[in-house]
Formats: sequence, C-alpha cells, structure tokens
Amino acid sequence: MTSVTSRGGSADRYAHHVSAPESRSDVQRRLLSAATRLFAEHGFDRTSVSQIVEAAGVTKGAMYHYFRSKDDLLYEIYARVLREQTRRLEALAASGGPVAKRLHSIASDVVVSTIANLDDATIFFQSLHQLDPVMRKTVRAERRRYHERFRGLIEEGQRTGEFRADKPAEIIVDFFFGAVHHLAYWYRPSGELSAQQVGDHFADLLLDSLRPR
Amino acid sequence: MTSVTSRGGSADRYAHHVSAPESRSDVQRRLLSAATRLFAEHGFDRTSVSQIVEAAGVTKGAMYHYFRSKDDLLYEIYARVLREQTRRLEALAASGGPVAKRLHSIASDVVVSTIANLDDATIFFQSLHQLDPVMRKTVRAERRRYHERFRGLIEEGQRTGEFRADKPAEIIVDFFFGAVHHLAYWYRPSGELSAQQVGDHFADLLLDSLRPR
Amino acid sequence: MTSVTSRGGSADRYAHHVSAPESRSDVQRRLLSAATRLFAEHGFDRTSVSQIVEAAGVTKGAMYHYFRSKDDLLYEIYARVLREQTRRLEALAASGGPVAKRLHSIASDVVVSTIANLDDATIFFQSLHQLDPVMRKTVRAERRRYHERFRGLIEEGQRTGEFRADKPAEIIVDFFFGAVHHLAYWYRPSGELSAQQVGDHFADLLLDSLRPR
Amino acid sequence: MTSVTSRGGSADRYAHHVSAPESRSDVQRRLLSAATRLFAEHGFDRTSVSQIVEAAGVTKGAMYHYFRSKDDLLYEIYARVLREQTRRLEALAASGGPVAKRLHSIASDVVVSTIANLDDATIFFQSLHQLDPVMRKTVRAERRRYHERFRGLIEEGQRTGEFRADKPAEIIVDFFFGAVHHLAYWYRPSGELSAQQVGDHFADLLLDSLRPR
DNA sequence: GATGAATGAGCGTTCATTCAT
DNA sequence: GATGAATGAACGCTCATTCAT
Repeated sequence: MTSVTSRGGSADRYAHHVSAPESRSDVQRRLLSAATRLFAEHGFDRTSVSQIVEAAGVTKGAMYHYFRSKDDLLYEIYARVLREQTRRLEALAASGGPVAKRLHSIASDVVVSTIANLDDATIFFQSLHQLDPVMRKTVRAERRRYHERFRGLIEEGQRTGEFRADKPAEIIVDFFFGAVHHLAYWYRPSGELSAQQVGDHFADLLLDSLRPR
Repeated sequence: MTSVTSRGGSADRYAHHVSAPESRSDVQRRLLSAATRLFAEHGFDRTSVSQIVEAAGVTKGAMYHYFRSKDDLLYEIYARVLREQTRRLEALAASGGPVAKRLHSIASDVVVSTIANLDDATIFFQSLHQLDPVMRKTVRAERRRYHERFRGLIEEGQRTGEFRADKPAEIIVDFFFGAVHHLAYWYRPSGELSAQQVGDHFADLLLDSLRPR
Repeated sequence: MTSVTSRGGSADRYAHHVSAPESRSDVQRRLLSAATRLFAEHGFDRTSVSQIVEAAGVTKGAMYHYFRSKDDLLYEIYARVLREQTRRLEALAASGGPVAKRLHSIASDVVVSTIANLDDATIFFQSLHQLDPVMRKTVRAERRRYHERFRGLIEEGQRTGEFRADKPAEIIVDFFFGAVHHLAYWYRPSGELSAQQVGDHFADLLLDSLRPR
Repeated sequence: MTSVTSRGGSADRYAHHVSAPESRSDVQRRLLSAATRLFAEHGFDRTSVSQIVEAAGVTKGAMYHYFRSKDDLLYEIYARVLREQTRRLEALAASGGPVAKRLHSIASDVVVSTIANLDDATIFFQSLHQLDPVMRKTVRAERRRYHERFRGLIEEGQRTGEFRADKPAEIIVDFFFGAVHHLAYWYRPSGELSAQQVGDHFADLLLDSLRPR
C-alpha cells in the first residue's frame, strides 16, 4: 500500500508491492489478520514470525515476499487503522446540523468503531513503542490531526456559546479520547452493555461536561 | 501510576530478599529505578537484562542475587505501585465533607499522583500482558477494589441526589479512569499545564458530567 | 551399545524433521556423529552445544533447525541405538540349533557389537539420568524386552536340562549383562584381545556357569 | 584428610584441613552425606553447590571453608569409597583356607558391600569423567590394584589346578566386576533378593565358571 | 570460623532475516 | 512466486567461586 494516511507522506517508504488496499492478495490478508489477532493477544514482541505464518497458513518465504519485515506487518496494521479512522471522521464531520448533535454522533461512533476493532485498538497503544520512529511520528501526526478535527468541533460550540468556554478544548479532547482508548482494557462483548450503549453513554458524558456552567 | 491499590500481602511473595521497601539495598534500589525507567521508555520485552544492569551499574550476577528473574523486577515495580496506591487511597478516604468535594479531591489527586509517577503508569498498562497470571490477577483485583471504592462515592452522591442517577456509576468510573490512565500517552511535564491544573480540570469535568440533568 | 532393542515407534516422536535414518541430511549426520563422540568423551552435561556445532562444522542455528534441543540430540542417539539393537536381535533370534549354541552366538555377538559401538555404550548408561522421563521409560522397556528374550533362552535350556536350574535365570542375565555393559569402562581396541576374542571368552564364561552341577 | 587411599600419593593435594577421616566435623560429614545422595540421584553436574549446602543445612561459606571446591567434595567421596574397599579386601585376603573358599567370600562380600553403598557405586562410575585427570588416575590405579589382588587369587587357583587355566585371569576379573559394578543399575532393596543372596549367587557363578573343564 | 553479597564466564535457546533453488 | 535451510547476534539465566566483614 502507498498512502498510509490521507496525507500520505513519510510512511510511504515502509510499504511495497501493494499500491492500494483493495489489491491485497489473499496471502496478505491472511497474514494481516493473523498478525492482528496475535499481536493483540500476546503483544508484538511476544509474537514470532513463525507463529504468524503458521496461523496464516503460509510459509515464511511467502511472508517475506509480501512484507519487508515483521515491523512492516505492524506498519500495515497501523496504516489500515489510521485510514479507517480518517475515513469515518471525514464522513461524519461532513454532515450538517447543530454542532452538539454532530459531536455526539462522532463521539458515539468512535466508541462503536473502536469496540468493533478492539484488536486494532489494543495494538495501537500497546505497540507504539515497537514502531520505528519515523512511522511513530506519522501515527502521532495522524492522531493529532484527528484530535484537532475533533477539537475544532468543540471550539465551534464554544464560540457559539453552546459549549462551556472555561475549559481548554484540548483538555476535553484528551479527557474523552483517554476514555475511548482505554476501552480495550475493560470492554468485553459478553458484558452487559452493547457497543452502541457505551457509545451513547460516553457521548452523553462528553456533551454533559461541555454544557455551559 | 494510579487507580490501583493494594492491601499488600499477595504480591509480597514475588519478592524474596525483601519484604519491606525500607530494607532494600542500594543495589536493589538502583536496579528497580533503572528498570522502571527503561521499561517505561522501551517496553519490558525490548529492555534486556544487560541494559538494566548496565544502567544500574551492577553486574548480572548481582541482579540475580536480588531478583529471581527479569519478571521479578517487573513484579516488584507493580508491588511498589500497588503499595503506594493503597497508602494514598487510605489517606484520602479518611477525610470528611460533602461527597462532591471528596470525589473532586480524590479525582484530582489521582491525576496528580499519576503524573508524578508517569513511568509507573506507562509500565502499568503496557506490561500487564507480560506479568505472570498470578500477579496479573492480583493487580486486576486491586484495581477493581480501587474502582469499587471510587464507584461507591458516585453511588453515594446518586442516592443523595447530588449526582445524576440516569447513568450507571460503573460507566462513569470507566470513563474517568480511562482518561486518567491515558495521561502517560500525552502528558509532558514541559507542557503548558501543571499536574495540578490537569487534575483540577479532570475533576471538574467528572463532577460536571455528574450534575443532575 | 547393546542389550537394548527397539520396535521403533515410541521414540520417533522425539525426532521432528526425520522419521527414518536414511533421510538424514549431511548436517544431521555430522551433528549426531560429533555429539556421540563428545557425549561419550566428556559426558552430556560437560558437552556444550557450542562444542558440538563447532565439531560438526555447522552453526548453532542449523543445529536448532534440525533438532529441538540438546536433549533431542541425545534422544536421537538413543533411538539409533535402539533401532540397531532391534535389528540384530531379530536377525539372531531367527537362527536354529541347540539352545546352548544359540545362546553362545547371541552372547558373543552382543559383546562384539557393543565393542563396535563403544561410544554408544558409554552414553547409554552414563546419560540415562539426563534423558527425559518419557524417553527413559521407553529405553528401559526396550532393555527389559531384550533381557526377557535372552532370559527365555536360558529358561529353555533349564527346562531341557542342558542348563543348571538351581539359579534363577534372571540373576544370570543380570550377571552377564552387567559384564557386557561395563565393557566401555575397560575395553580398548588397542589392547591384547580382539572384540571377537572377548566375545568368545564372555560367552564361554556364561555357558560354563550354566552347566548343570 | 590426607591419605585418600592406602598408598596415599598423588591425590593428597586435593584434600586439606582434615588429616584423618575420624576427625571430620559434623559439617563435613553432613556435606559429604548430602553430596553423596544428591550426586547419586541427579549426577554431579546436575547438582549445584546451593542444593548441597541447603540439603546439608550449612552455608556456602562453610562449605568452602571445609572443601576447596565442588570437585573436592567428589574427591572425598571417591577417597572414602576407595579407602573402604581396600580395607575390606585386605581384611578378607588375609584370611586362610583354600583359595576357592577365600575367593567366594571376597566375591560375595564385594557384592554385599556394593549394595550397602549403592549411592557410592552409582557415583563411582557415573562421575569418573567429572573427576580431574590426576584424581581419575589415582582412582583407576587403586581400582587396578584391587583387580590385581583379586586376579592374584584366581591365578593362585589356576596354578594349583583348582581353577581352569584356559582363560586369562584378567578377563574373568573384568567379567565379574562388570557384573558387580552394574548392580547400581538394577538392584533395588525392595526386590526379591537380599544383598547376601545376590552376593552368593554372583560368587557361585564366578566359581562355577572357574571350574576346570 | 563463618557469612552472604557479588562476580563473570558460559550456558541452552530464540528468532528475524537471507538466499540458493 | 515461493520454499525452507541456514545464519548469527542476542537473549534470560546459572553457578562455582571469591572476599570483605
């Protein structure tokens, strides 16, 4: 794949062979899928290439044909996650309506989609250290961009008076996404609450904490 | 790191030479300190025993004289964190006053103390997978206990009508502690906000989201 | 080494790449040969993997490609010995003639073949303790089977009156095989007696001690 | 202790502190006893100094006060065994009577005393490789001396015509002691035969194989 | 006499990666 | 495209021994 994020850029050199996600071969898909599951379950460093190729039902040689390295597998997983996040945000941000309503939708959606891809979320934070610095920078930049977009909505509401203005929008974003990113540590599909219910609760709490004093 | 408490005890058996922190030798202290820093910086698996002993200025043999294994070092770090959390929780739980005020103090304190020990906080969640199952269970039990204590305060306010009752206290706890636990991912002492300011903001957001509708 | 036979089978699961000796690669052969010599000369525990791979002229990685562990090398050596014993026993058991003659041939042969594989014989008893319990059980069972077959011949002679009957056949077997198994401790090819001469002497002594009183 | 064997000699330099066996301190005795048991059970290399001192209930420092090294413990065990063997042989060889009777007594006694000290016997052959070459030479020399004495009796009987003369006495000695030395591999006190019974059987078999043709 | 902290060389093993086929 | 044998550096850990107290 080429453009890891919507802006592409520095991460490009990590990918090869594949120019777009949709052109992935079955072998690649199976490797990414196996790697995602194993990385989430045991961690990147505790997962060996042998385990991945065995789980994917391919040979080592095949893996190294499609991916430059074990790190490259991780890059691809991050790239996929970032791509998907960006896609969702842009789709939702483009919708109209009052800012409170838009923010609620987005907040709820980010919870639901995080839960729908808990393995990705687990890997995302647990493996940041294992990422090569260049890629890590890309990831952080992309995340920052996401936060900024989100923060923009809060600032919009603050300007219109719909939201309180006595708190920096930034701290509210960090507060909310901290909660979201930690879902992987406690949310279990078998629990009492559905993803949608958690999303609604989280969005409610966010919006309620934004009400003017 | 925060939000985890300990009644001591069950984790003690992971330490062999040492049963109380004050009896630690200089070598042990230096090893724990070096390990904490390195684990937080590079992750448990990416930190080699050689790196630790070199950073601590001791030999491998000395390390293995005081610690059973690399894992044991991690156990000790967790045990220290749990011990400290117990201490703080017990101190704050003893205070009186209206529940909103107590909750605000505790919420703010948990942020401040998390920031004061960011390395511990980083390790706490990033290395849970690497912990042996027995110790992991202990850690989770302590964390649950801490959450329950915190939830108890919310439920108290819900009963008295000070807090909204249309949200489960549990989800509010998860929301708040998610935010707290993610401080290590973004908070930098060199940033604009002091630990106390972040603590106050977070506590405000928590309390505001609890106001009755 | 001698006095141990095998019906193949149960020991096979210790080998992974190889199920039949003829399919062994050159690397495997060289490793087994070097290991046999070194184990016999210095003992299993005093022989390091580094020494083995150096003597075999391969790298450590290559060794671990073909053998699961240092133990696995030992398993293979035992398995090879057991296989060879099976072969010899079956060949000799098929011959006819008077029991005294058959017993003499077998006794003599067991000495000759033990001497022909003194390294194997040395390892066989010296390293039994180092063998994993499952394999050890297999080895003991094979040895018992061999002894039983041998004892059967003595009992046959006792029934026909060719051999004395005032001694348990079992103690005679233990007496004889003790002597055989200790050949590795004293026999040197450079000595005065050929393997065949020792075999004949031992067989004579066995048969003479079996003459009716 | 000083004189490892009846002739003293080259092994002397391995011993220190103790000038005669009877002057051994309790600590020394406990260490030798624990080491003998552990070496027999797990082998010399698989037994650590820590295990020995723990089993003996003394500290490492104490052990190194009384013994130069772990090897020294092994030397002492060998020395004790050799001393005892020599003592018994000389006592029995000095007795009068026909050579066949004397040989039978000695043969029987060597079996009984081997069984009475099976741990020593186990160590004797299993740990020969671990012994430093100088000590190993001493052990072999002493054993040769023992065999020569034993062989002398056979040769005496051959000269008088009481024993067959068509077999070298040497091969008969090797045959017999092979059987004796292997007792540790199969004899169990819980088995059917008492030590004395095995001793008599073995002595009978030896004498019977010596009868003139 | 006796302690136990400290040493440091060496151990068996793993594993991401390469490359001839 | 795909294989799997082979590499070699690094890993966590053990342990006989020393020595200041």
